[in-house]
Amino acid sequence: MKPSSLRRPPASHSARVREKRVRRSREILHAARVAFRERGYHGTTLDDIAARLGVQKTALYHYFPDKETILYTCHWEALEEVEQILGQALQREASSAARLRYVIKEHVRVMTETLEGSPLTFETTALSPTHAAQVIQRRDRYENGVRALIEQGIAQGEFRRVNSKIAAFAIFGAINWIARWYRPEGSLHAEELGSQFADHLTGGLTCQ
Amino acid sequence: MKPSSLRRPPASHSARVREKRVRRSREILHAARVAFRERGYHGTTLDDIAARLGVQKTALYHYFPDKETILYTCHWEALEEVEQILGQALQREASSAARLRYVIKEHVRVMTETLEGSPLTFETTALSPTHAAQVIQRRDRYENGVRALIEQGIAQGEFRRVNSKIAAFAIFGAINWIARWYRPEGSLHAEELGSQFADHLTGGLTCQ
DNA sequence: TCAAAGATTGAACGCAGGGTAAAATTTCGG
DNA sequence: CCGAAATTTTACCCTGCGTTCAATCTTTGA
Repeated sequence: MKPSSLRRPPASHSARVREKRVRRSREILHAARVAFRERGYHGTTLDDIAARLGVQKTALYHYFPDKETILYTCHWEALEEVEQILGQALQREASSAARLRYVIKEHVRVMTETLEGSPLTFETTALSPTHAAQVIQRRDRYENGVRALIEQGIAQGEFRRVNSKIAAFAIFGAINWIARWYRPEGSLHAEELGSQFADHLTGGLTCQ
Repeated sequence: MKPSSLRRPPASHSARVREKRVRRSREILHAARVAFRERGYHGTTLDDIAARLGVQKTALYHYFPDKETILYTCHWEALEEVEQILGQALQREASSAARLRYVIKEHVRVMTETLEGSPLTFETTALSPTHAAQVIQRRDRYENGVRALIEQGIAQGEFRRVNSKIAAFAIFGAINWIARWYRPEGSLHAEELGSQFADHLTGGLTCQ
């Protein structure tokens, strides 16, 4: 389940060293996420990412074989994150409406809190064919999960008889778009954002 | 009101020539929109755009001074398009709910029909400072118009007391995201898309 | 304290891709 | 059908950026 293309640590001895390496990898990925979100993949240079860590770009090659793999890993971890949400929703909530609300709220949280979700908005066209296939497959699995949730809601009479594909796209669009405008320093608070999104995207705007 | 940075036609004589030039400019902009939408601004090369027109990249320089201006013009015309929608909504519809529905439906149409709306999803960070300022100002005007619509709806008791900024972002996100997945050849029809989006983003999913 | 492993750097390479200039071709108006 | 204007092409320049590699600095563990 781990991204196979992380540069393999050459049979290191101590766990401490390995740990440090992992920490550094995370730092790189975080810097990359910030940069990619602001400038896009092609608009971001390895210097950009390295500069955020106060290091030369060549240092990055100790952790990732190339730029594209950094992008891929960002994608992969984001998918890991949101997939968990879906599982939790099914476990913790009973009604379809409550489950969908949970997914939206948590997805928004992942989006705003650590930026972990923003890779979902990166263009998959920049990935290598192999990586793209993996990412798209996994992303589809998540999307299908949410669609299934909507369809259950319809079957049980909780939701109107909508096209679940379109409904899911509307929800993901609203959430993913957050990466384009949300800034932690801004006036909008993540808390409010999550719950209002959940309300709006399930219950709508109009008064009942 | 026209983008001032189109390469100025050298005092041409016939109107016919001028017309042809405009037509060609439009073709270039269309090819650029398609390419930008697929690969992003930085991921698109001038060769890409030119190839779609069966021409060498240098031919483009007869119509636009540089790549960035092509992007800017895409943005500018998209804004022109959606601003009209807002005006029409105020004119044709009476209630806030109906107006908002109209805006969403038409915005979706512009998004799917000619791709005219997709530039709104291009990263403004790639624009030059001057161009970025213009685009952002105009985009804000549109967004504020929609926010005002929502606030009116709240004031008149049609909408719930939401944060209009967040609500507007949710709506724009859902719509703008269309550029990421919609393909004219696909199974989803634009008609259905527009009306379901309008329903979903105003009335929600849950049964009343 | 020291040797080995790990992390980072600096210099350099190669090439993709934006941009320029002048020549070649096509279109237009009379 | 001709000359001028408009358009496109051919050839080229050059910077930016991904990547490689050997050298250097740092950390680790005994």
